[in-house]
Amino acid sequence: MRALMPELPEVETTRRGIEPLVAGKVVDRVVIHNAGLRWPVPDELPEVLPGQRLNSVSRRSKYLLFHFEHGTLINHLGMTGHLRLAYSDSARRKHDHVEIMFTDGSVLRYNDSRRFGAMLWTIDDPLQHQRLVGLGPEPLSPAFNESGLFRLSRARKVAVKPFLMDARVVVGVGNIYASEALFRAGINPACQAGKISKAAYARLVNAVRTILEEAIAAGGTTIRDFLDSQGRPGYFRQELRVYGRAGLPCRTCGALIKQCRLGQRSTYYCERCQQ
DNA sequence: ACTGGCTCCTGAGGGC
DNA sequence: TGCCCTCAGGAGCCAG
Repeated sequence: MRALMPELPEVETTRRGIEPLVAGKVVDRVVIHNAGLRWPVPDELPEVLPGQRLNSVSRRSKYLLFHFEHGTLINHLGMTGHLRLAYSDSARRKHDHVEIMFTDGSVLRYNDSRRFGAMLWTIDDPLQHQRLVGLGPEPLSPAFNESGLFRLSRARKVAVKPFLMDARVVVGVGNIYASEALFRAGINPACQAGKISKAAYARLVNAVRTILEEAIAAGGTTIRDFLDSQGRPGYFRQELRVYGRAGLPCRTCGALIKQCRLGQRSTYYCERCQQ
């Protein structure tokens, strides 16, 4: 298992780490070094942000919402994005694409080697933004439940794993946790979504919740790392049971973990535990 | 309405 | 040591 990409727990860990460090600060200057993220970084940022107070940081799906006095900066970390708070006289690192300098001499730097991430700006309700408005329920909210999954999945022929990763069904379940949750729920990832029972969906909901909550709890232990040290959020050390373990024995039954592709994504499962 | 496939990008890792 | 190839992936987008 290599470095983990930001899934929902990492984004929430980032939010919890960053918010207390930046809330209340006032922007002095914004520098865009490379606007070439998933979509161009809005070039009005250096004009509109200075002078504005950052009130809070919230999260919807894997988007971080930086609530300023007169607008919201919407940030997606993509595959390799991360945020670091540093002192503005410290050296910029390779792939530091956007810098938000505050009046107290600190700077929030957005680093993203693959540039799959995004920085968007809106002066309207961010939850109504084009990127957010169609999203499904938060996995840790009561709106994510077996009844909803069951209803949405009827007549769907798509495999349950890509179904679970569809942000219109539920947000924040990425490739790693999709495999892990299906393993814990004892559901074969290739099974058609429409053929899965309500009872099995109930197990899946519990598995998704448990895994995300454990990862958030584990990730939250090294929040101090946010201030100019490792430059990495506290990536959780939760034990992965199937992801990346092709050919290794299942931790439950000893059968060899299988790997396949579903929806162009690597998928790991135990044939014996997930029928 | 669904479904599968393509795309963006860089870095890691394997083979030779 | 170094080069080249393949793979990895979030999620928007599009064609069938």
